[in-house]
This record gives sequence, C-alpha cells and structure tokens, in this order.
Amino acid sequence: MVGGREITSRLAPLLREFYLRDPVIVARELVGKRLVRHTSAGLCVGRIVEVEAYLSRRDPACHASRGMTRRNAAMFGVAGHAYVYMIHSRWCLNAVTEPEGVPSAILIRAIEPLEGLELMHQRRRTDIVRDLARGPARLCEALAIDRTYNGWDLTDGRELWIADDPDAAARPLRIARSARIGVSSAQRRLLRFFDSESRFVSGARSLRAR
DNA sequence: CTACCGATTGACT
DNA sequence: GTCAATCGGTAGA
Repeated sequence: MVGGREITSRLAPLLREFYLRDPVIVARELVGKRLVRHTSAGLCVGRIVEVEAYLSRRDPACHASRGMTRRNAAMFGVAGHAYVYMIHSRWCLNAVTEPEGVPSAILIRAIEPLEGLELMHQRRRTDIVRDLARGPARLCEALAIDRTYNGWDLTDGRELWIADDPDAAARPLRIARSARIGVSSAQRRLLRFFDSESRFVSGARSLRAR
C-alpha cells in the first residue's frame, strides 16, 4: 500500500503494553486517541470520543460473563487485538485488554472524523458529518470494519490500528463518565467514558451533558 | 432443529 | 420522545 511507512510513522500504533493494564484505565485513556483505517481505497482517521469497558466474568453485561463461545473467543485472546461482533445485523469494534484468558474489552462507540471523510460518506451513504461515525455500528460501517477484523492485531500498523493523540499535551481533555448505553444489567457501573465537549458522542442529550 | 433475543440504528409521532 | 426491522448467536428440545 502506497505511503504505508509514512502513515505508521505519523500515526504510530499504540504498543501492546498500553492494552495490558486495568481495562478501566485503558478505556479512559483511549478517549482522544486516533482510530486509523488504511485500505486500498484510502486512509481514514478519527478521534475516539466515546468508549465503554466490559469487565470479564464479573460483569453481567460482558459477552464473556458466561464463558467462552465461538463468538466471544477473541476476548479471551491477546491484549491489543480486536473483538468484532454483530448486533442487530451490524458490526461493532472492541479492543481486547488484560492478559490472555481474562476476557475484558473496550467498545469503541464513537469517533470524530478527521481524515478520509469523503470515503466515510461513500460507505455510510449520508452527507451529515455528525452521523458518519457517531455510534459503534456506524463507525464500523464508515471504516469498513466487519468480521474479517475479529482477532486482528491492532498493534502492528496494518489496515486497522489505534495511534496516539498528537494533541494530548497541548489540550487537556474533559472526560465524563456514565452508565453504559443499551445494556439493561449493571446500570450502577459507570463504565462509559466520553469527551464531554465533543458533539460526535452518541446517546441521548442527557448522556452528553457536561 | 426451533425459539428467543440483543453492547443498534433510522424512521417516525 | 417511541418503535420495529433484522439476523447471527445461543440455549434448549
């Protein structure tokens, strides 16, 4: 792919060690990072503005809370790999955290489109920038992420990865917490993290307040 | 094999 | 705000 080295130099993938930590810390620190998608069609980059943590067997909302199945096997695998699953006929992307055998992951719920907006428009078939990647399944459609990427290594800078936030030092982030969206169980746990100043966050207005 | 259901979205009142 | 389309995964007969 043309320009591959230049892109991974400018948008260097986060290291495996980043993901090998407490998932709540990983979730919080993923807000502001860059989600990068590089295909033959072009480069797309978005700023992660909203995530949710799913905490292994002790979390009833986690897909792996009742053990390993064919669908959730990637969550039990190596940290820094993707867990991609389907819900209501749409794909959603997670980053796996913690050591092998501990099935925790971070759901990427929304990105602010930064580069490759034209390509995202084509894939999403909408002209509204705010709707391109606001929601976990919308961002997968905008970035052409499907079952192919279940188990994908997000640390080697090929096709799909997460890179550092170049603005991190310049601008402090306002990160808010709430209950997770769309899950009925464990509503007391505040495991959703989002940039409270971003207009690219999903959910009801009350869940976006500063 | 069948039945049920969901970490969603888009259309609509 | 409400609601249902839609289909793969899962559990159970």
